[in-house]
Amino acid sequence: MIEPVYFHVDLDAFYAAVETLDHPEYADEVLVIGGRSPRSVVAAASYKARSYGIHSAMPMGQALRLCPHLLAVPPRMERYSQESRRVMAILHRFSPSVQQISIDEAFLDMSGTSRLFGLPREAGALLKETVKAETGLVISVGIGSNRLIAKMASDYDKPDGLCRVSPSKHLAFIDAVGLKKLWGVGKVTQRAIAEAGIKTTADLRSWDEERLKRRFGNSMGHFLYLAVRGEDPGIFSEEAKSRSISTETTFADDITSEELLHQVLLSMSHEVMFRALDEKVMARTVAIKVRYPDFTTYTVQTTPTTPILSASQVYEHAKALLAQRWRAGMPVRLIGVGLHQVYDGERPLQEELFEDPHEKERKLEQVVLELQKKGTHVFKATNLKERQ
DNA sequence: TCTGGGGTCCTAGGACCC
DNA sequence: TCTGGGGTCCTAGGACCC
Repeated sequence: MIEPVYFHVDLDAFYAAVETLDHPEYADEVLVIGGRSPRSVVAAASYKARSYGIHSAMPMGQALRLCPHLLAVPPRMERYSQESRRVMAILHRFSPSVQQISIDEAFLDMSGTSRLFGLPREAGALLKETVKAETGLVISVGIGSNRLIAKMASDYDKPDGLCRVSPSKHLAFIDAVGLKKLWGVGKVTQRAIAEAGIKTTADLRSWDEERLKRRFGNSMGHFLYLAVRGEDPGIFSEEAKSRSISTETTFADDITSEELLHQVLLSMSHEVMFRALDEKVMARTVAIKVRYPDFTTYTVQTTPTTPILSASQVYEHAKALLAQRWRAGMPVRLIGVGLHQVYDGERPLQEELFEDPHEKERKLEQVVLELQKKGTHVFKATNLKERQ
């Protein structure tokens, strides 16, 4: 029987690394990726920035207080995707089974590859060298007999890490990682665990599964039971399911005008619908998100009986949903539009008896999309992001 | 410290059906 | 008429991750 071997590959400070690749002069700067507006946050922090205590998701204002001379560069997602694809292509040369889980992370099933690449640790070193030589980017590699261990191993030794955890060391490794850094256990669960009198991973392990389920719920209880034993609860192994496509914007200044809100919804409806067309998928549910200045946030959704075929249809639903949660004069901090229950295919699940008028719009939008892809200038719904 | 944007998964209640 | 149980779908909110 072949022993299972998984790699988790993580690009170190990825956005910052790509920016430094393109701008070598940034190497000496305290570089963060993110906007400079008072409401923006750090999307990614270089290691130099991290030494000041700056981390991603931190408000930019706070980051600037920690390091007044930091360099904030707006993100260029297109560029990062490009580099990401190059790295992923390299990973595919090392394993027939590559599972990309974000722009800068992937799992490789390396089981039974020792004749090609050597022992896991040697293969990991070779992979690191190859990526570095061909792209200039540095990766951390975690190696384990399941995805959970591999994932936590790459995090354990970072940056430029190479960490293998052998099956006999699972428990010791989990104990070394500790409760605070257990994957899938965030602030809220952290607190709940502390309130249960559990202080260490060893404490947690002393609870049987039933007790964990009663205390933390079925799903979380099951998760904790396996994770603390170094067993993979299976959260990384699912294949594509029902998906969603969404976009949202926090305004630099709160918006009160209905006309402006509608224009933004229109623009966003086009954006999500075009992404759906581009990916050749369709959605059954339209949702909007509204956040008020006090940060209270509402989501409203609708699943119409007729299929959602065009951006103008998304917009009509979005407008109606907004009316459920917004009254004239209320200032809005953030607004968003999402498509949910997304499924593959370019035609509705049930064929309509008669041609849907929206079918025509959809075809028109498809043509517009093609033109845009070719770089032709066409009308695009007003983009009001960050502006009033 | 006044808190982005894009996702996935889980929970809980209600509607509706058998 | 004071009342079961299971299954599925929808909605809203929230935890968590990068």
